[in-house]
Amino acid sequence: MQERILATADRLFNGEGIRAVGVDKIAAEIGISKRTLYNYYASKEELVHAYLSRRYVPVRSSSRPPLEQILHLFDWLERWFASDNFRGCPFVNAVAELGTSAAQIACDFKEQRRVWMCELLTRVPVADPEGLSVQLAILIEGAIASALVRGDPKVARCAKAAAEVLLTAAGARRDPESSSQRV
Amino acid sequence: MQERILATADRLFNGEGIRAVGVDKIAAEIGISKRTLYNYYASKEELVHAYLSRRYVPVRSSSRPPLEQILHLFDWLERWFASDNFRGCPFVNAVAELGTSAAQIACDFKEQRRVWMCELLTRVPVADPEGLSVQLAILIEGAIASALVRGDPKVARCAKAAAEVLLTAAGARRDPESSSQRV
DNA sequence: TGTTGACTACACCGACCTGTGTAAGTAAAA
DNA sequence: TTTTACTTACACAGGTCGGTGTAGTCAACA
Repeated sequence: MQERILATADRLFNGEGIRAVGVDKIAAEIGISKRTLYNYYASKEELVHAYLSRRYVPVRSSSRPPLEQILHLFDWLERWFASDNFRGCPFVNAVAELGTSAAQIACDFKEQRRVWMCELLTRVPVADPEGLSVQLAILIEGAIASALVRGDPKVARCAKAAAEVLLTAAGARRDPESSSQRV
Repeated sequence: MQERILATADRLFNGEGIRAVGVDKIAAEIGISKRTLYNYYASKEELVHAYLSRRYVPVRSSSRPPLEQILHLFDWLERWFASDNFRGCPFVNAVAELGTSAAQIACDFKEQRRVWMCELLTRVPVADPEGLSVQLAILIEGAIASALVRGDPKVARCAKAAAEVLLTAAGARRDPESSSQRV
């Protein structure tokens, strides 16, 4: 039941905005009384926090080459942009709607993804993995925002092309076939 | 008076969010009655539209070299990020708060800035000015979002460095001193 | 049978929202 | 002086919001 509430809140918050969705609407959508909802979440603020924490999913590392993993992220972005429930980055939207109170969890999430990329970059290897990871993170963030204001998922491809240029300039060699570096 | 209302609305909308600021607060901030405010703007929606239109300022083209103009934009971004009234891109925030109804004017604004860069790029010149202008726009957008979630204005410098790499890779030559190409 | 826990319906609170209606005040123009 | 335009204070309508209180229903379990 708690999961049903959170799943519905996730869908509505992400689809229409946090401030635009009231607790009555969430409860009505599931078909439960508002009283039941408040038995599982003491306040809307708590529900919002659970919603953002749920979106905070750790990035998975596969066994594929680091470069491929990073570039594959942009393909995943394009599919996300093309999906009908894409409405921009939930964390950035939360900061825009709720102010700096939501900035902490948003920052944590972004930083975690950047560190994931940075670790991959050290295994490529490239010059200055730290700086490059920040640049790639900026590209990802910009692709999300641009895909939102335009309706065009293809900006992910432009961002991917830019990422390839940055990686090449940093000395990354595609598919060196010497992937004997066990991970 | 109309300007005073709009200026105050601009400050509050940008500083606290559109949905978070009521017309009462705007009127009280100026010291006028709510009735007076409604004499100049028939509805809050009209005031919001005026607020976004006001933010829609055409980019200025100077007589300086095209490359310098583009790179200078990132310096301007860093100063903006460091200012105390920075709260992300007002257009992206409006889309996040009001949904796709605000997407049109946001898209117009972003596209206008991209076209401005694209025209500058054709005068550099570079290969594929269209594609590169989209990539630079993504960098700008990403820098804004990243500076918002982190509190760090220095991401503008990382974005600028990335832009320099992209420009160099596209064949742009810094300060060719052969700026005889009159515009 | 009785008890317990979860759920429901529903009214209600206080606060805030956008927007209007009204009567009175004020100052400049006619 | 009279008219006209603008402003004020203030109440209020109609709605939504987050959140609570209460009484009752239902099923599982002892």
